[in-house]
Amino acid sequence: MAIHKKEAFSKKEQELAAFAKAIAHPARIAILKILALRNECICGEIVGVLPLSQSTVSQHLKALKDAGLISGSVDGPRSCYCINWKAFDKFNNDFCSLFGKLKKQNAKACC
Amino acid sequence: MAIHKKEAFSKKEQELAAFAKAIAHPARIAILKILALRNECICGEIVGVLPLSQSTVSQHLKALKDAGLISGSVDGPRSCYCINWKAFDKFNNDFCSLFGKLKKQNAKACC
DNA sequence: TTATTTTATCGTATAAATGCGATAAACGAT
DNA sequence: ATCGTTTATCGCATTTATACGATAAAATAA
Repeated sequence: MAIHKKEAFSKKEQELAAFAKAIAHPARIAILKILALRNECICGEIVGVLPLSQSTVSQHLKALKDAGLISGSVDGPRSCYCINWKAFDKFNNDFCSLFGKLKKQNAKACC
Repeated sequence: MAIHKKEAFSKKEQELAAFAKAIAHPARIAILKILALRNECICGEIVGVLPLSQSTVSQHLKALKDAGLISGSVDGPRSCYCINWKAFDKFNNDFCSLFGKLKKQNAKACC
């Protein structure tokens, strides 16, 4: 019991779900917003802004990086992060190709 | 410890995260796809298509309904579900207003 | 070399999600 | 009224996520 059956679904569905999961937390959205505004950012600045500990912020950054939404490079004792806009474009395309087109076909709702 | 600090973030961030969380599972994306294609659907049809038990599908439907992505109405012994397109529009607007506009300002990435 | 600074990782505790069987609830059919 | 069908909910087990302190790792500064 309690086996996760993600692999039983299509790759597109898994990819969309993975992206959504990456942004499915206010802290990670806040981090992305900071990165988008500043175009680049070191971990310490994010820690200073968010109401979370350094280790927790680092975990969220790792989650975003693992999902491919951001990229990071080491800069001396610091780590510089910035948004991977390609991932956002891909998500937008996939999301709209799934639901945007379908919406036009079926305008009315039954309930 | 291990207190979830969602309330420490802005309402917009929480709403975006909540929507993302609702679609952060392949099964729920598959359900939404079915609903979008058929424009309406009863629970049993979804159970017949997905590789999940009836109770699990019902839970996913409840999650989507609680998040406001779908609406349901009782139809005799059945339950009819369909997509709430307004929620999708809102998500698209919020998502693009957060990241779409910012992208144009900062085209280049540092790392 | 020895601190200091900055970030990542480990360990741990708690909360939430996932999945299913069993059962209840609601309605139609007989 | 009874039975069958359909869906929702409960209970439980397992997995995953969240959060933090403590510590390790890496580079700079002294």
